[in-house]
Parts: sequence; structure tokens; C-alpha cells
Amino acid sequence: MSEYSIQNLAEQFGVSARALRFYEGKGLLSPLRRGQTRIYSERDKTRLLLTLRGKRLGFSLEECREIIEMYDPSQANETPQLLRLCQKISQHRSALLDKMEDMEATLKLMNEVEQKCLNKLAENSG
Amino acid sequence: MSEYSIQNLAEQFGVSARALRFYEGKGLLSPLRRGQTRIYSERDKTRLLLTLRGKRLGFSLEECREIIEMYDPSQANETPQLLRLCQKISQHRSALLDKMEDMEATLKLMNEVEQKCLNKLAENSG
DNA sequence: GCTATAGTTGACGTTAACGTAAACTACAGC
DNA sequence: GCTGTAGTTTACGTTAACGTCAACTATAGC
Repeated sequence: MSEYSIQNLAEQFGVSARALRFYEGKGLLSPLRRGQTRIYSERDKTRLLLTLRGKRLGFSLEECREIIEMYDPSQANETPQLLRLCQKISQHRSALLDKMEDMEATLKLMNEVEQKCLNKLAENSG
Repeated sequence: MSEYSIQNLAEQFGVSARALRFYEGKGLLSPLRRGQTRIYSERDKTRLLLTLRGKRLGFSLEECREIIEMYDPSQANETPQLLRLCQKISQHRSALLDKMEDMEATLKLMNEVEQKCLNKLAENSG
């Protein structure tokens, strides 16, 4: 089944229904309607996944939208558009690689601190 | 020289003086005073670096403070404190590793999209 | 002594990302 | 027919992370 109610989808991802409506307002999701009621598809589910992933990495919702739109199997078929897309990908990738460096530096520091910590613990017990 | 004025330090990191005062209010920095004037040391500089690095990774200032305090070569010498520190490190590290996974997944997707994009470009020109 | 240049402390304004409450609709079960 | 449960829109509230004055101090140079 590839249809979800707002509550169902929200619970799957541990967010509020309010958040989903908010994301819709920001153009991140675009569920169908059955009457008034929103019906979320697999596509929406994927976009939500990407949104939350982006958020965890410190991107704003606006940035998330940009990133997601790149992935969207949309109407990009003409050369100039494709070139622009490649450019965008490069940009976002280098932003990601920067974050990767920050992350590795942080992990390295954490490991050092942990080592010192373990050494002291060994002294204390020795 | 290991002393910096507020403007100097701010410029070095591309942030505003207001931000530095704000971080101080949040307990992230603690510059000395010469009269009223703030004097930033190497220690402050390091803490600022870690703060901004944490921010880029999507941590809140409060979380940054927690992380930074772990690194601080402070008064943690007694066993219970050291154990707590090790625990905290583990927590933050697994948070970081989660982000790392998000990042790798994102990079992977980007590469796939780029590949499709390049293929289409090849078709267009062929 | 006057001006320019950093610095200071409030205090209020702003944006993003929702939370929360009000007032309403629509269907399901008893 | 009434209650309960999901859903809706509209609108105001909230928190984080600063920006932006305003009003003041202190030092340097002319």
C-alpha cells in the first residue's frame, strides 16, 4: 500500500501532523486530496525522508527543498537545465564534504578526549 | 600573540561581535576583561572554533556547549566524573555517527542523480 | 577641547520552525 | 441522533539565534 494518512505518516517518522502541514506550506510535500483530507504517496514519503535527513545535517527547510528538487525525477531533459543541475549538485556536494571534514575533526577530538579519560581511569584504579 | 579584541576575533571567523557577546551569555566563551573591554585568549578562540563547527553540523548552541565542555581540559580527575564523561562521549559520538550515515546516504544519492544527469547530457549531444 | 573609533550594556525586532488553541467538517459506531 | 475520532483552516504563541538601535564610556589623534 502506498497511501498514508497524515497521522500515519507523521508517526512513521516521529514528527507531528502540524509539521507535515507546515512542510507542505513550504513546498516540501504536495499530498493529494480526497475531499479535504490529505493523502500522502510514496513520493511524499521519500521527500519527507529527505527533508528530515537534511534537517539532521543542519540544512534549513529552504535548503532541503533545493536539495530535494534536485533528486526529483522531474522534467529536466534539456541541456541548459541539465548543466544547471550538475552545477547545483557540485555546490551541495562541496557543502556536504565541508561538513564531513567538520565531522571527522570532531570525531578525532572525541577519540582523543576519550583516550585521556580512559588513561586517567586506569591511573585511578591502579 | 594570543590576545584578540572582539572585532578581531569576529573577523577571523566571519561572525559579528554581537554573536560573540551572545555566545558569552550562553556560556560558550568567557573572555577576560581589561576594564570593561573583553580580551579573548587562545582558549576562547578554540572554543569559538568548536562552537561554529558544531553549528555547521546542526547542533544547537546548548549542544555545542555540552560538547565543548567535554573537550575542556578541566577538573575531571575523579572516577565518577570520568565515567560520566566517557558516557557523554559515547552519546555524542553515536549522534555524530548517525549524521555521518545521513551524509553518506545523501552523497550517494547526489552521485546517482549526477550520473543520470551526465548520461542525459551525453544523449543530448550524441 | 573636539572628534573619531572601539568598546560596553540594555532593550526591542526578526526569522525559522514549528506548538497550541479555536472553531469547523465528516464519517463510524452505538 | 449523539458521541467520538480524524481531519481541516486560521491565527496567535514560542524558542533559538542573533540583528539593530540607543545611550553611554574610554582612548587616540589633531
